Amino acid sequence: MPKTKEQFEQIRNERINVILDTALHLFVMEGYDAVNLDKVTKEAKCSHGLIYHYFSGKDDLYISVINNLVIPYIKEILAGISFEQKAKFVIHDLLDVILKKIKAVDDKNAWKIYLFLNTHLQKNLFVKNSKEKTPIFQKTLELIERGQREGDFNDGSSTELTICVLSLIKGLAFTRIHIGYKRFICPNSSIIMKMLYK
Amino acid sequence: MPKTKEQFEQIRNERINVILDTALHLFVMEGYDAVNLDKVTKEAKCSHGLIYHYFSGKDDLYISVINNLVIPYIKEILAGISFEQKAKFVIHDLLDVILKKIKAVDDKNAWKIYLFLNTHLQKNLFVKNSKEKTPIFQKTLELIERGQREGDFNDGSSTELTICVLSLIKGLAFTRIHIGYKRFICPNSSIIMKMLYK
Amino acid sequence: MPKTKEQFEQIRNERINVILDTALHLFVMEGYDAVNLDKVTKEAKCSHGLIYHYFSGKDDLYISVINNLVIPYIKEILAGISFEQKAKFVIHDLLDVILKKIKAVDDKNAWKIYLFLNTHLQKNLFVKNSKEKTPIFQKTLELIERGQREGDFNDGSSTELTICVLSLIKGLAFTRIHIGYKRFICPNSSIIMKMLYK
Amino acid sequence: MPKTKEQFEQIRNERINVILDTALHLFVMEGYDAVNLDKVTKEAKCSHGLIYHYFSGKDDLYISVINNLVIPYIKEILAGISFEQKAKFVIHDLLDVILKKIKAVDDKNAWKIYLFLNTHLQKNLFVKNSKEKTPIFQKTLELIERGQREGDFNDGSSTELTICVLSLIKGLAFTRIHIGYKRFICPNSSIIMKMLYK
DNA sequence: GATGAATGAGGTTTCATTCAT
DNA sequence: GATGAATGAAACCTCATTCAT
Repeated sequence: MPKTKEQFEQIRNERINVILDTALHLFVMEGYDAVNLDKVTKEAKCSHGLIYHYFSGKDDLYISVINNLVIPYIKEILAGISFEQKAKFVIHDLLDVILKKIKAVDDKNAWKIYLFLNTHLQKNLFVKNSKEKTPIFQKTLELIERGQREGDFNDGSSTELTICVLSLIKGLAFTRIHIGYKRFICPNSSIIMKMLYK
Repeated sequence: MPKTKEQFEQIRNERINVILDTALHLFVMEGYDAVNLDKVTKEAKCSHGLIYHYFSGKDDLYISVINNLVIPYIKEILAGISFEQKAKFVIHDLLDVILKKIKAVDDKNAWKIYLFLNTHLQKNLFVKNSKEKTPIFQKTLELIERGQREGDFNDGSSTELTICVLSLIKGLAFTRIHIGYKRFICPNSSIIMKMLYK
Repeated sequence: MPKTKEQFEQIRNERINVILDTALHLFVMEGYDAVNLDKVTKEAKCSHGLIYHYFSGKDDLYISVINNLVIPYIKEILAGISFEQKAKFVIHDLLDVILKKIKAVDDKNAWKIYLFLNTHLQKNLFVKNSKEKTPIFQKTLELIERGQREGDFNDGSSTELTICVLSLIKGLAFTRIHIGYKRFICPNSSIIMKMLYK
Repeated sequence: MPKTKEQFEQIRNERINVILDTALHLFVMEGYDAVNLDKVTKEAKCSHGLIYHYFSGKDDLYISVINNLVIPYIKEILAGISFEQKAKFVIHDLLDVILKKIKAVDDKNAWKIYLFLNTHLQKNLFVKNSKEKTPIFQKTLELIERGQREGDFNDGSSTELTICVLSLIKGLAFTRIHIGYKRFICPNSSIIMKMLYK
C-alpha cells in the first residue's frame, strides 16, 4: 500500500525539522564558519544529499534556521506583548518574557534568542536574504525613544541604550547556554530596567 | 659581514608587529574562522612563508595576538586602578577607563577590549596556551562579591552580574568598532553601575 | 531510491583497492617522502578529496597499504608453512616460498615483500599504528635460535643472522623490482642456508 | 692583524667539514627526502646562507657528502687490498676490512659504508652528477666472476651473488647504526663467504 | 665569510557541492 | 525521498632557495 500524500508530507517535515534543529544547535555552539555539513549529517543522521535536497546550500540552511525556527519564535514572543501601554511597561514585559524563556529547562529557547541577537547584532552575516529586517532591534529602539519622550527613561543615545539592553540579553542567553539551566541564576528584569530609568 | 644582532632583532620585531596588528584587525572584524592567511598576507604585505617563519600556524598567530597585544593592554589598564578602595569605586574606575578607551579615536583600543572579552567569554577557543587565565573575569567576579559583602551591591548571583557587566562592555566595544568613533555616543559609567547598586 | 548497501560497499571497495594498489606501487618505487598525493591521484585516476574520503592522510594511506595489502600477504605465506618440523626445514621452506614469489611474473609479490621488510627493518617509520608487530622478524629470530639449539646452525648472535637473512631477501626483492623478472635470476634457497649451517 | 690566507683556508675547511659531517649523519638517519636544510643548519650551527655559500643546493650537498666523505673512504678501503691474489682471497680480505670498520666504535664508518651502498644500490638517486660510477659494485661483480672462473665460487648469476653480498653488508651496516656498537655482534667474514663457495 | 629574514612554488588537507542511482 | 561516493577550489603549511647587508 503506497503512502498517502499526507504521510509523505509528514516524513518530509520531520526530516526537515531534524536538520533544522541540528543546524540550530551547531550554529549556536560553534559559529557559522566552524560548522561543516559533515557534522550536521552526522548529528542529524542523514546524508549530504538530503540537506541539498531541502536546502540550496550552507547559507540557505543558516537562513532557514533563522526564518523557520528563530524569527517565528521571536514573533511569538512579541505577539504576547501589549504595545499599547507606556513604553516602560512594554519593555518590562518583554524582558520578563525573554528572561523566563532563557531560564527554562529547554536549551532551545536560549539558543534561538542567542542566535537571533547574534545574527542581527554581531555578524557581518548575509542576512540579506532573510525575509525580514530585524524587527526587534527597530522595535526596541523605537520603544526606548518613546520611553524617553514619555519622560521615563534617561536621555542620551537611544541606539546606545538599545545596544546595551540587547547585548545584555545576548550575554545572558550565552551564559545560560554554556553553564546549563541548573547553575544559571537569572537576573530580575528590574535590574536591567534600572539602566533605562532616569 | 652579516647584519648585527640588533639589526636583525629590529627587522624581526617590526615585521612581527605588522603581522600581529593585521591579524588583530582581521580577527576582530571577521572572526577566527573567517580569516584566512591570504587576507593577512595581503594586508600585512608579506608572504605566507613569513607568517610561518614567525608563528607556527593560524592558531599560534591568534594566540600570539592575545598574548602580545591584548593581554598586556588589559594588564596596563588594570595596573592603573587602585584596588584598595571600596569595590564600588574600583568598578566605577574600571568602567571609566574602559569606556574612555573605547570611545577614543584609535580603533585598536576597542579591538583589544573586544577581542579580550570575546576570547575569554564567548568562544570555545583554544586559549589553552594563553599565558594567563582571564584576569578580568575573576577580578570582576571577586570585586562584585566584595561589593555585595560591603553592602553596596544588590544580592543575587555574582556570576550573573559579572556576565551582565562584561557582556555590556563587549557589546559597547562591538558597536564602537562597527559604527566608528564619530557616531558612537558612549554611555556614562553610572548607567552601568545602576545595575549593580541595591 | 538510493543505491543499496551492497552497491555502495562494492564501489567503496573497488576504489579503495585501486588507491591502495597505486600507493603500494609508488611507495615501493619512490619511497614514502618522495611520493606526493598528486602522483597517487593521477595514477589512481581520482581526486585528492577521495583519498581523504577513505584515508585520514598520507600516513594513514601508507599504514593502510601495510595493514591491508602487505601484512595479510605475509600472513598468507606464513600460513602455508609447517612450523612443526626442525627449524632448518622451516627456514628452508620459508625461503623457498618467498623466493618463488619474488621471481614470479607479477610485480606485486616482490613489492609487498620488499615493503614489508623495508617497513619493519629500515625506516624510522610510524608503523606504530600497524595492527601487528612484525611477525616475521620475531619468528625468524626464534627459528634461528631453535636451529641453534637443535645443533644445525652455527652459533653467534642470532639477531645478526636474522638481519643477514632478512636483509638478503630484501636485497633480492629490491633487485627483482628494479631489473624485472626476465633478467632476474633468483638464487637457490640452499645458497642462503649455507650462511646458517655449521 | 688580518688573518693569513692559510687561516682563512682553515676556517673555511672546518666549516665545510662540519656541514658535511652533519649532512652525512642526517642523510643516513632520515633519508634524503626527510632531511631539510633547517635541520642541517641547526645541527651544524650555521646559517642557511652558509650552506648555499659552499654548496649550490640540497642535491649538491648530498653529492658532496658522497664525493668528499664517502667515496674517498671507500677508495681508501680498496687501496689497502691486494687484487693480485685469487678472487676468493680478495673478497675475503675485503669483507674483513669492511666488517672491522663497521664494528668499530666510531659510527661514521658504518654511516659511510651504508650511505655508499644505499646510494649505489637502492635509491633512484641523482648520482648522475657523482664524479664516479660505483666502483665497488663493478669490482665486486668482476671479482665474483673471476672467482667463478677460478673454480672457487658456485655458478649462477654473478649479479645475483653481488647483490646478495652487498645487500648483506648494507644490512649489517644498518643494524650497526641502529643498535649501537655495544650490542652489535658482527658476523665473521667466513659466514658470508659460505654463500659464494661451491 | 657569514647571517637569517623573506619568498613562493608546491605539498597536504578541508569542505561545500554535485551526481548517479 | 534519499544515499554517500566523488569532485575541485581554496584553505593550510613546508621548505629549497635568494638576498641585502
